[in-house]
Amino acid sequence: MRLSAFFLPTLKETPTEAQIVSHRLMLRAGMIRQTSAGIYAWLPLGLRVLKKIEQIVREEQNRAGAQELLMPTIQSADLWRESGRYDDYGKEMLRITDRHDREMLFGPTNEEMITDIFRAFVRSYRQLPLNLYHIQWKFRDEIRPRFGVMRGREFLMKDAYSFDIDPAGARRSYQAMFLAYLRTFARMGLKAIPMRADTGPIGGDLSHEFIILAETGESGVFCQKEWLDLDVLADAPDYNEDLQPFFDKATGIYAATDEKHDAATCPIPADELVSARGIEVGHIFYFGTKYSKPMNAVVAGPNGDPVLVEMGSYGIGVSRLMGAIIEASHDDNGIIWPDSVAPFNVGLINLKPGDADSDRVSAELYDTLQAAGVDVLYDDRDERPGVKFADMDLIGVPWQLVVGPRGIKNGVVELKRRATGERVELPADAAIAKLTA
RNA sequence: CGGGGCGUAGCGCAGUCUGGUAGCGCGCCAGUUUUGGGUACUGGAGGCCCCCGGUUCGAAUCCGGGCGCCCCGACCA
Repeated sequence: MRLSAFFLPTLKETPTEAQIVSHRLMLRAGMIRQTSAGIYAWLPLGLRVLKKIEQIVREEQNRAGAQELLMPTIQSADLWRESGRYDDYGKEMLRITDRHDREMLFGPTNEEMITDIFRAFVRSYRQLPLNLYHIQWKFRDEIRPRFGVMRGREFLMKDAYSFDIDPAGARRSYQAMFLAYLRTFARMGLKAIPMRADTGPIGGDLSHEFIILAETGESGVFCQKEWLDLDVLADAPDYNEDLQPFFDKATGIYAATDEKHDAATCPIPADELVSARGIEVGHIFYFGTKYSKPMNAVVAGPNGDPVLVEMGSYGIGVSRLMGAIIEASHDDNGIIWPDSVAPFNVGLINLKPGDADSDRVSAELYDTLQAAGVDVLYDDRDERPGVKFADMDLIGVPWQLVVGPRGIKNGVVELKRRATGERVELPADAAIAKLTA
């Protein structure tokens, strides 16, 4: 992509409404535009990152055996009356009436709808286990939306729903998602700590929140110091192995949100405990027959008798993750994207457009890298070098490749790593080799 | 939902108290200059001063009502 043609409305000044760094940087980097309280339009740069995050989530869900489908954003109130949640959910649910005065709602979650789909088609325990997920926009009419996409009213969520014939199977499904979540967040360069959590309105008896430690986090959390530099995935099992030992080990290291934590009964001595703030990026639940029972989701068991299915649900805040990643990875100059979610792999800076050599070398690098499958943002604008460096730092592209007359004269270009600031001068061929390795 | 605050050019703001030509910085456009970390100069474009009503010769400014947004607290991916 040539920057001269890319819609990238960066801001020099920070809009006053943005209080936390991820919100400020997303606005300044031209990634989002607020359209109402807690509702955002995703501009091209922001959408690129959102898609990258979404794709990692998708790959790890698929790897864990879940299958993607897509349910609508608008649901019928009748389904929610079946589960009893239409009245329970309260004002957070956006209720809508259509032209025939039918009661509809913009879905805040999809347990009812997926259960309805399940019961319509699944008849036998032999079709289980089953895990279905989608990545879809949700709406929760938050009392006070804030922090940009971290607490929006409309947000993109991956929600998965597992169906099993018995509690043992359901626990295995839960453990598979538990592992998938750890893998997912690790791929984004995040350390997410699973913490015992309240089940809230979703209900159930087993639940973990996955929390990124960050000063601006909304949740108070406590965890054993061991978590801080632990690579929990170091000996992670395959999905076809018994997941119980891994699960036991990971959940054996103490971590709890302040709702669950009680200093009086905490088994960990105070000097081994870390008190911190965190951002919740995922939440998983095992809730048994909470929905299958009122909605009569049954299958034939091995002996032919109907059995209520055991269910769990598993959510990842996809749009929130973008804010969380920025909170975890930025500096005074802007965002530092992990390679896995970066909107572009390489920012190519032509220091002197109009200079024949600079234009030629830049164009060659651009074409070669693109042909090798590297996503390049080519800054060919007629701007001062300082503007280009500042913009490229701001939007956080992992590698900057700098081409200018001075370097060309010496047969070199400059390669800069955004994360470390480390710069090396090297021949163009060597730069290409390094970036396509 | 309680408390606080804001709405004036794309962004950041001044002007409102004390009514009288709508301003500043950045950005944008044109030109000149400059060229290795947000350059300088000259010229220019851009405004339902949130909306409706009232007071007044005259309202961004005063009064009434509404809408929107932000911040702080109790709830949530």
